[in-house]
Amino acid sequence: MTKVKEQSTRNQNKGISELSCPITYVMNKIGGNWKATILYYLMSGPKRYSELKKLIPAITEKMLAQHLKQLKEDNLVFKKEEQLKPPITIYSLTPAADELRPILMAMADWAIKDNKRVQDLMTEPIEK
Amino acid sequence: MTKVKEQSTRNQNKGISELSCPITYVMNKIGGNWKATILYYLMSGPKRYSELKKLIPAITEKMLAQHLKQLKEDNLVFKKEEQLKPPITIYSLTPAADELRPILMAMADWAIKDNKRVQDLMTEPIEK
DNA sequence: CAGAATCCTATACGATACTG
DNA sequence: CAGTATCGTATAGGATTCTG
Repeated sequence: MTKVKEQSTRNQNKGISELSCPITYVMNKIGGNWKATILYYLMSGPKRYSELKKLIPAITEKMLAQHLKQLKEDNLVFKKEEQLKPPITIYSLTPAADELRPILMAMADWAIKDNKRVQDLMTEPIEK
Repeated sequence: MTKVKEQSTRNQNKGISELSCPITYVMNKIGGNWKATILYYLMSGPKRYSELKKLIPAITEKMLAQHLKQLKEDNLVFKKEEQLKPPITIYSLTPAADELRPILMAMADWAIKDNKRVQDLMTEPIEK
């Protein structure tokens, strides 16, 4: 659960840019390799920890737990725990995250389109 | 201009997720602290290298140059060089990046809204 | 099941100096 | 002006083990 040196130049820059640039603000919240992905999968409905793990096989336990915690702190996911044996934990989107829904959808659409565009470029006939 | 070890688990995971998850695909293209920001500033029109540097004071030369290069390789920016003394370089958005415009705008809007929401939470009266 | 703790590596990023 | 090169540090992320 690595700690962060708040005084590092890197973090200072993050802070400064976040104040002056809304895009940076968003990136600080859903950037990284996993946070947006987690939210994306939660968009189809609340999920258990283990379900998320199954949906995103490439993620490690550490990253999943860590990012879920951060998303919770940023008011983007709710966490509901049933203290059973074995325990059950359900994660779901907050209203704030729900407003990201059209954005993430649009990003997904763009990805499909862009990927097709790249494929087309790569399979272009060599000869004129 | 640090090289990347293509075989690292981290990179493998990036690749795997990119294939199965459109969001990861987008994040690999505009993620990180600076790429989306650069695109955002280019949305208001073509800019010179030095103009971008001025618009994003917190970015270092290295990051700006490096990310511009990657954005170019990803077909998100055009680079037009005038071989003068001193040289002039103009960066502008490609059609692919232009399709990201509504998405980045929506992200910016969300940022403003979310930031306000967070501020409100923090200034909530302590007493019931 | 849902995670926390520990340890480790790769990479992202910053600072600075240099160049056509 | 528009970069590149080199070096150093901090963080992101992975592997593994442990626990209520």
